[in-house]
Amino acid sequence: MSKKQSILTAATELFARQGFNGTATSEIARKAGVAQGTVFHHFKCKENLLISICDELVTKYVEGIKEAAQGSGTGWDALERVLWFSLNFMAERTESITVAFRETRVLQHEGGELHDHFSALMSQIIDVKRDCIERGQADGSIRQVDPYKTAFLLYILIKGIHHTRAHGLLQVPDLNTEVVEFWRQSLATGNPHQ
Amino acid sequence: MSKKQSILTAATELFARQGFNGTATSEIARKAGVAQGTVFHHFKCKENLLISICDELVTKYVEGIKEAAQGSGTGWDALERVLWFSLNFMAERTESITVAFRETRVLQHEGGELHDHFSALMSQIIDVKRDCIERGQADGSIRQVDPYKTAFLLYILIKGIHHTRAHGLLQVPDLNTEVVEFWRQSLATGNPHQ
DNA sequence: ATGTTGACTGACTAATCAGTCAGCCTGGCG
DNA sequence: CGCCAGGCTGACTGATTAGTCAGTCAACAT
Repeated sequence: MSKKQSILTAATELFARQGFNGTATSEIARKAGVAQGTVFHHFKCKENLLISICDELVTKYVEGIKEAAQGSGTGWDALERVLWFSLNFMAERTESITVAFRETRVLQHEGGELHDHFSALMSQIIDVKRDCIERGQADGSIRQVDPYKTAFLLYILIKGIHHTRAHGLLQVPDLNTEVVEFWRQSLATGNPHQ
Repeated sequence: MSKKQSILTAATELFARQGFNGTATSEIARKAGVAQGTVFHHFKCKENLLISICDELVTKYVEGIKEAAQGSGTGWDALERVLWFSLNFMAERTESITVAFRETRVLQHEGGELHDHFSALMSQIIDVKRDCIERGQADGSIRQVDPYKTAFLLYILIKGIHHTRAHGLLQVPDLNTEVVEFWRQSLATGNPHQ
């Protein structure tokens, strides 16, 4: 693993546990096994380290759900694949997700450019889910609900699970199958046109 | 408003916008219109300020849903009241909720005692919702779902809405009626025993 | 009058932080 | 071999921080 990568890994873990402002760059360096200066050799400033973590995460997630949505079958089938991908992604990338969701305010004040970049990426998440719903409504596999608001609720429920787990004050049971079944009951017709 | 209260108000607003570690006590004092020392006169340390904010919030919320759950009618009626109370509470107390959800890690390392205190309060939230569901299953107004996991999903969806709003990268539409309707469709039978 | 209390003040301090910089080390090239 | 580029180092700095403390002041009691 390159030094740059071990800095990213150490930073992700520390930011997740202690927060961005609660983590000293010297601590990141120590954990990564490099000198203080090396951190600033690879990242112009501490903030850029955070941006790197968030960017990599969101980009990978958007790619993943796009791929899951593109496969064959009905709109509901596609949506179910997106759901499962999201649930698995959440389990694998807990730390980065915690960081990306918690530290957004750092990404806000950056003259708007950075905010627009991430805003556009996040909108794609909603768009992919809405497309699945509209496709499902066209092929008869999904009920006539508001596609936009439902896409939001899909995103929100996944996000809520992550936050409740990450919060640490409640022991959250496994809910993956329940979540998919909840959405199947709310959305799927069971009778697509052939 | 007492100086103590104006310190709490200022701290809540600043913690919500900049995070706990991103806010200096001198900044809180300035915003509250008091001297630096006054902050430490009323709160032994910065952390206690955070604990005060969280404690007041969670206690009020637990009281609120308990009251909402106690009223007359079917289990579903009670659950619907709890849902609406939660949605309104979330709208009114956005800042404190943002702080309480984001800064928990600060409450963790406190020798476990503090963790246990908040953990117990949070468990009550799940318990109240589960009681409504079980009451609804007894009177026939709610379907035979897993009460415990469903109570979690109820909590999680509400939490998810807050976080998505607070995240600031997506413009979230109003979803209150949609949320209640989704749960009605998933849970309510429409045919309670009389 | 004198004493006591406690909210309140703001200058102060020891510690910590992000970021800098002068220079070290290593591998490739002529 | 000498030379160079650039990844890498860690001591250093100026700024900021949480928390302290000696003391002011107004209210009230004796």
